[in-house]
Amino acid sequence: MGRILGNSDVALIFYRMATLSQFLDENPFITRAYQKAARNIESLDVDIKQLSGDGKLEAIPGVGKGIAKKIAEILETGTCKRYEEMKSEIPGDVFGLLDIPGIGPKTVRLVHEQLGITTLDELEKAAIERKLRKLPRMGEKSEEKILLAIRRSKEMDKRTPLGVALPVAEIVMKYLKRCPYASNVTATGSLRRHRETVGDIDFIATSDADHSEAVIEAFGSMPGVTEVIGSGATKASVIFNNIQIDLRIVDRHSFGSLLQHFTGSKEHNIRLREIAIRKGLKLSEYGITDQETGMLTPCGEEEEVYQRLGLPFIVPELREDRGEIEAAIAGTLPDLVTGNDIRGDLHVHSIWSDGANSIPELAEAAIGRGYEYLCISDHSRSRGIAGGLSEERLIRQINEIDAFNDASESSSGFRVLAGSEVDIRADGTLDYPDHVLEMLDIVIAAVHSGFSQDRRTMTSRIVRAIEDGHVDIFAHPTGRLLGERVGYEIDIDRAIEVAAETETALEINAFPSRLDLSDINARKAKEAGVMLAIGTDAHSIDHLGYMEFGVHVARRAWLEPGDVVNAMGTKELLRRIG
DNA sequence: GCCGTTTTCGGCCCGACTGTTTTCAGTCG
Repeated sequence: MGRILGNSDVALIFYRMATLSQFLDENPFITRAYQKAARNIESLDVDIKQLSGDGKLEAIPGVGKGIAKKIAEILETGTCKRYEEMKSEIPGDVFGLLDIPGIGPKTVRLVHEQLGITTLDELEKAAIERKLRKLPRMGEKSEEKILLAIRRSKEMDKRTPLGVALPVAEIVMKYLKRCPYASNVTATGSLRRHRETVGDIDFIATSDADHSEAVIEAFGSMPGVTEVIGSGATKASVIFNNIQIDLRIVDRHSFGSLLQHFTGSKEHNIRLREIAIRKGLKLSEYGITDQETGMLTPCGEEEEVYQRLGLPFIVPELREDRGEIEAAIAGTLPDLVTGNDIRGDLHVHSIWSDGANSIPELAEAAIGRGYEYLCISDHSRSRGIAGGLSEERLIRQINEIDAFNDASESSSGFRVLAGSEVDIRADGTLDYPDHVLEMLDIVIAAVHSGFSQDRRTMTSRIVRAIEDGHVDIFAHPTGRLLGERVGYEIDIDRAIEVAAETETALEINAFPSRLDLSDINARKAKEAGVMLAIGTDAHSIDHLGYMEFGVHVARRAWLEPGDVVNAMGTKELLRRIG
């Protein structure tokens, strides 16, 4: 590894050791111990390097003497002896094979031992040649299933961006709601938690026992379904629009339990079940069972699940086992920002550059959304391709905005703010001279060129721009596009540090293909004392609705209204960053 | 391998579906 080890690098080694221990047929609880340790290391809110020495590592839940020793070894050498031993026992790309849904560690181990298979291509070839069906506990169907799984994974993208999945979910939702025997149709899973990407879309519904199969049947024959992966009495999985959709049916008395169960995350639920066990209870998707009496009490409402475990309700966005359980126990859950707290949009393009609507049209739409302000932030002069504004045109635009505000001020408190999305040039200088920047209400700085710069160059370029003193908001800080590009090389921790020092806000760009900063980075920013600005990067009136995506990222980042720049009123906003 | 207001030993989250099986292993969520 050519760079400094972070928590996720250490966690990855334990995840892989967990996988390898399954191949080696170790006690399954050893596997689980590695997984648990990996999860907890991953969600640690301090750098694990700071915990090395005098027993502090063992304070991490799931980390005892053995794992603590391995962590120390990994931090020292980049790996540990046991991991290397395990790897040497199974050669080839076993991790690649395991990425195929439907193929698990036991199957990979079997084909490796019996047929010497170590790669996906070899496995596909063996299946085509009908060699797999001869293996123990395998047959014709298993072989077909494996072939299908390999083909499907080659066709399908790994995870679907939320912005793509939501409209698909809407279509399925409408269809299911028309089924006569289905009630309480609800999307759950990572979609309900508003993760930035989803692996599949999970629906639940209630139905009486006599008709659940009719609902399952209707689901499988929904128009647009290209494949039925599985179908039983109470659950089914299909492929629709190239996305896997799952449906699960229960009796309405268990609806709350089912909703809680399928909303996840898996890690969150494991923690809840551990709490249940300590209280002599057993938690499942059907309800809560008293272990002593064996009596099952179903939860009709989701809130009841938390209530009976002695916890306050935890909203779906927080259910990632990133400290929300501890906060719930301590009574310190955040009072999260909501869409109602948002007083304006801070990143909007008009027809002056590459947007589709005029400033009055955008203003009207913003007023319609109940906003108090809207910051017009067209591209700066270097963005020729996106209609970037020359100094002269920017000044004319500022004048138009002033005139618009003067004309409308008497009728409403609404105000258009004069901003600009100013390019940070390759050398870290800004795209307009100081006297022009000083005319603007809000300066948003962003990188749109020179993406291939190395980490050091890019980071110092950005630090120079932020330290310039004119920048109010640093937009889409990592430059990623979900499912398209990972973003430029940047030391985001350093950028957060400098933003904190200079009181510069970092953006949560709400455009669905960006969501940048991500939830994790936005939370880091908050913890460093940095404020976040949620901007839609709208290029048309319709895009103003993307604010919802940004708010959900903010909620996943544990942000409260006080952490969000555009939860402030106009005066406070301009005093603080204008 | 971890962990303890039942325990330093004997537990470790829970259940559905599938396929290959005459009672269960593997996988998934």
